[in-house]
Amino acid sequence: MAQMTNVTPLFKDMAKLEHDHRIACQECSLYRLCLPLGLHNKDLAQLDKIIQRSQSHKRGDALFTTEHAFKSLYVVRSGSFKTTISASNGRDQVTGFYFPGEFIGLDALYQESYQSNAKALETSSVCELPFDSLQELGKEMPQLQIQLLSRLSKELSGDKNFMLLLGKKTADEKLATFLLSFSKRFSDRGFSATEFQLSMSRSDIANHLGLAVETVSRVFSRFQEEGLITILGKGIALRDIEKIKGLCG
Amino acid sequence: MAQMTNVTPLFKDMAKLEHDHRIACQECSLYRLCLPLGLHNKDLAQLDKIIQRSQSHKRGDALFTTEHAFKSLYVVRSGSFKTTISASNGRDQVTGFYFPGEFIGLDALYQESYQSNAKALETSSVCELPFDSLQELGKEMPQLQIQLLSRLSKELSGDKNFMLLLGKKTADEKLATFLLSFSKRFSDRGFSATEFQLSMSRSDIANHLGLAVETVSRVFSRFQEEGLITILGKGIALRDIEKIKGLCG
DNA sequence: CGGTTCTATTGACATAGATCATGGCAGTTA
DNA sequence: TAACTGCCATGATCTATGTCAATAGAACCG
Repeated sequence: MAQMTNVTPLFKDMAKLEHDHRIACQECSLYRLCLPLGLHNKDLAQLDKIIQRSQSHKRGDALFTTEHAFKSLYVVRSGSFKTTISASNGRDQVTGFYFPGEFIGLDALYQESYQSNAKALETSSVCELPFDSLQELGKEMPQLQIQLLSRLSKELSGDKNFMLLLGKKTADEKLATFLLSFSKRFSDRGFSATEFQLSMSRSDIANHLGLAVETVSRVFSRFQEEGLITILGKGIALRDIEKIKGLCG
Repeated sequence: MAQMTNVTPLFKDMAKLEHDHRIACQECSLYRLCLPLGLHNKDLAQLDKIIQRSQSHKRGDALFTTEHAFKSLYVVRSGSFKTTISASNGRDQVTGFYFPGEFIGLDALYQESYQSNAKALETSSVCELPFDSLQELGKEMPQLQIQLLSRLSKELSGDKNFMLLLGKKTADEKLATFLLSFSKRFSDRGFSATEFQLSMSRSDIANHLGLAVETVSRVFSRFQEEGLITILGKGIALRDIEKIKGLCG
């Protein structure tokens, strides 16, 4: 539990990357999870050339907003981001959380304009893929296009499942599903599936799941009383994954 | 109002297509809205060759389910479809309604397996795009890949907006948004933006919007009392679009 | 055509979760 | 180290919408 209260960045390997902006796709520890998967070495080298590796973004920094001109897609390299869209009356919806290896901005392709706002949840960095270059490259590299399609399709599929959560699940089910989704994503990245730090506030979680902050607090507290989880601020330990799975609906 | 009670298919032009399965993309009245947009004639002819134009599907027929092996993407030619996903406990979520020119099955690409079930809401027909052929063709036709990406991105963007609806909107706002979305889609297809037939049941609408059937009935009735709409069974006439827009939140 | 079944409407009532209100705690600034 | 600020937890209350029930139309079928 000690490491849960520790403030080092969530993804320690990634933290190293933050300090070496030059690291190429070939040597990147995210390779397995990332866009280049399946590309030949020659193609990979070409892709590598167009990628711009950013300085790190601080907590709260906008990666882009709907006001910015569309220029690039982004892949998270370290840290985490949230995306939001706004209704006319000022209400916001958190439409997603993004971890290393995941794409941000795919919903912008259609109109070549950002449809959402992306904000860093902690000190984070990204690989920037200028869309023009990407499109040029895609013309000569069908495999790259296929990868892109696949990424889009994956996000689409995830969003459809999220509709089920928003439309049909109870508060308990929403939070159980949320916790397991994070557990899966952490473990896919080589981190503990049972102990992790949530980089977002309770209010971001609540907003994303279509709940009030108070409800999130209460359900977390109850889950803890029932021995399902242990909470320590932003740290979460899953104590009974099977029971949590049973709660997902 | 008379035509609203009339039972002829929703998209009359499309109804013609149903009876001529051979009509090529070039002559199709959906061209403007459909995948081939922007392709050169030569490319279009090639695409045309791989498209399989189906016999019509009856109301309730499954186009595919998660049980079927993934083989093709589909574009609606006439009529309409709904897609659903199921939670483990039997609850369903209607994840979308699909009209002529719209793609079904894009969320299957990622795992090359259908992630949802697609069902005809009325007598309908589709163009079937065998995925293998499409992928082959895509290798030589970057413009086709770009179109596909664009379609996926559009659906993704729509789904993000739908999250806002499910997560943040009241019953009134949900239904107002729903009505306007349909109005837009009908008018994009050359039909009245203010009078149309809903091909789906109240229960499908309710399910899609995360509401109970009874709530849908009540809100529709109230909207009618308030002079916003006129209802006649499945027929809807929008009487005050501006006011409805104001209700969308 | 009459009966059966499915779908929609409407009313009465119940409740999950929102809202309001308070207090504590952790992180930040001076 | 105090004072300030934002975040989180918890209790009390309220309400939008769900659930249950009864009825009425539509659509369907032999």
